[in-house]
Amino acid sequence: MSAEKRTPRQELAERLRGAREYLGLSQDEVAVALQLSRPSVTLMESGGRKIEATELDRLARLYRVSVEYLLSGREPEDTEPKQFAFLARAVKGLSESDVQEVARFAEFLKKSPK
Amino acid sequence: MSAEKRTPRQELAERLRGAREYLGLSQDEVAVALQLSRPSVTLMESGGRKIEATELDRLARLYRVSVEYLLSGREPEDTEPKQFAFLARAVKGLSESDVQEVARFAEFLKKSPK
DNA sequence: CCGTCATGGTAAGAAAATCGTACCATGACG
DNA sequence: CGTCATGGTACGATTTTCTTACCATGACGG
Repeated sequence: MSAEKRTPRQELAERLRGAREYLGLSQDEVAVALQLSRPSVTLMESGGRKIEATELDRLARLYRVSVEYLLSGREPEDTEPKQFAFLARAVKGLSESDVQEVARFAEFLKKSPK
Repeated sequence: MSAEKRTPRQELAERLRGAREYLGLSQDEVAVALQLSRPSVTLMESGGRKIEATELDRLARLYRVSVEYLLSGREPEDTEPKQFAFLARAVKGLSESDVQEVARFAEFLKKSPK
């Protein structure tokens, strides 16, 4: 069957390559942006070279993805509802019971006919 | 004045030390957990050694913080209040205007006397 | 005070990883 | 075909990390 067990480093490498190709960047452009040699970028995307924490951070910014995504493959549930950030600010500082009340209000809206 | 300009690596190192000490773990325990030598942990927490991406991931799990926090010092607005996940589910599927209404309701609660 | 243990800092040679500079393969395009 | 862009790879030089020590400090009990 399929399902080779790739190491975390290999999975990270694949996501790095995918993110770069999605943006249409060349390995050379990434190398210049991060001040690396191009072969280093090649190796990063094939799992043949370690990736330092600060490099990972800069790559995530360059590719406009989260570090969490590059490491785990999952976005941290943040990009989906964009306006949710606004709601998060709105409930910031509220007590736990108040947040629950806000949630109940949301449920109420969901159940009520439009 | 104060405000020494620390490098990103140094800031990461300080947060790693802080997170470990907050949990009351010894450098040796961390070294065993990540299968590293103890001097390596010492160097990681003093900025004297690079930290690989996968190591950063494992450290974040061990310390129960997000990778984003270790890198930037800020939580990605997601892990902080745990009940946000519940609120996110509650507003999922609501129309944009309804989410705004929920947010206004939250603001109302914030402004109203307890 | 003394001994001991836990913890963390550091040094030096050995080992490993990365870098720089090549050279090569492929594909698009004229 | 010639050329250009892109990406893969090899290998010696360089840099970094690891291993194994040894040392300093502080807590604690005798």
